[in-house]
Amino acid sequence: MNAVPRMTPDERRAAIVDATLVVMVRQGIAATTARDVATEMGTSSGLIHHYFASMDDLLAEAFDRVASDDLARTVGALDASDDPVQRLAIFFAFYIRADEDWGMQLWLDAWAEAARRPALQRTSRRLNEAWQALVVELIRDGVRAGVMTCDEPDAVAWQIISLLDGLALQAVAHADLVARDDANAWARRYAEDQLALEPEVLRSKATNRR
Amino acid sequence: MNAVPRMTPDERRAAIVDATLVVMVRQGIAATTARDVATEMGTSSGLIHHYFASMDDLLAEAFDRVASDDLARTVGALDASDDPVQRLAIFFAFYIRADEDWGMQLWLDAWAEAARRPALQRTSRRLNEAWQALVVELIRDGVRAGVMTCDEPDAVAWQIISLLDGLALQAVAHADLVARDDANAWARRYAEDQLALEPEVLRSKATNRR
DNA sequence: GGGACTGTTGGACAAGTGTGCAATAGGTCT
DNA sequence: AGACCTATTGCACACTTGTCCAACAGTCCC
Repeated sequence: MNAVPRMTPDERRAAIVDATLVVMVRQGIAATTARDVATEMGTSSGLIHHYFASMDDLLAEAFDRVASDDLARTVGALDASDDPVQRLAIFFAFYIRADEDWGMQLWLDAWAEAARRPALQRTSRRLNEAWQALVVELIRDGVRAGVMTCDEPDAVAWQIISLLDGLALQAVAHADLVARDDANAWARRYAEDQLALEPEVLRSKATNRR
Repeated sequence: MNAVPRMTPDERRAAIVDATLVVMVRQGIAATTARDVATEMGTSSGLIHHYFASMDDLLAEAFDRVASDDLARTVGALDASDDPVQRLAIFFAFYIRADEDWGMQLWLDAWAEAARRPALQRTSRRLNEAWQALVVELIRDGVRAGVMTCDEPDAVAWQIISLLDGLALQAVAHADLVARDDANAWARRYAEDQLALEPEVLRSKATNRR
């Protein structure tokens, strides 16, 4: 009845994932339904299942997209510098973003849902590993350049990521029980300690533009 | 029809909370329904709402109970020693427990659900604060006794808690992406660093009995 | 004993869920 | 032009959810 634009399969798949993201951010991963996604997109709900075998798959793919984009954006920003220390500073500037509470909330949802949704677990696991691998790489570069000291890049990377996640978690789930600025400062200081950097160098090198 | 034991209101409330915990551990907080709780308890579902105004209240109270018990058990175990350093070691031995994956999974659920369930958010916030306050107290005792050094007990306590949570999160949500033993060792080493303790003292003082 | 209180039942209710499918309509190819 | 493909619709299906409520039954008091 209504004139609804017909899309190519690729476009439609992307449109569905886009709409799913909007709903996921608004209602949370667990409360995202096929009908909500269809309404958001302005189409019928049957269309969703024409492209995705199950809700699990759709949710995993949508989360994959948003988290992968985040990672890619961070990696892209790192290109702005060749100095290993500054690159690490850029990483910190991108990890906890005050304007992206919903990003951390999605991660909370994903971690909790992982136990019950296999597809989502694989995705969040893979992306967490990728973030940690990125930090490992940053550390190795610094060590190779002689501006950082670290015997166990792998372990230290997990500690940096986990400290950031643990602190951000309190800021998001409990509405600033921990202040975002404190969380950032503490995590940076921890990295400076562990990598034998000068105090505050990660703060001063953060350009913090956006 | 069946002979179902009639309980006093207090007993019944406790029985409902007990059954809710069993279901919550098995299915997750978000997927816990009134009917499941009733079936678990062997009664009708109407009974649940005779005692709890809403599912939100019930879930919050059940989570409150399990998390409060955990905290109380840890506080109880701390009584075993007067030595501040050993008391801190006992704290670490109780925080990440290999045999209690479900405990951390409940915390994951709670943090994620907090955004959508006000009662649950209040509870998890209060308990997170209590855990942090416990660590603050342990640090203050150690500083007062002259066996620890710390300028900002409040900040360091949040960092210890968050590092533990962030690492445990990976171990639970992603099936040992981070090994539990590593998580424990790293968090202990971090505390030893921050509090100017001797390396490995927190490990050697952990009696680890149960 | 009889009455009153209330813990408990079992199902009604409307709203919501994921999934599947025949029918329709827009676009492309020959 | 007609034939064909398939993106899209709109709804049916069976099931689950939280909430509510009239009726039933165990227990205690008078």
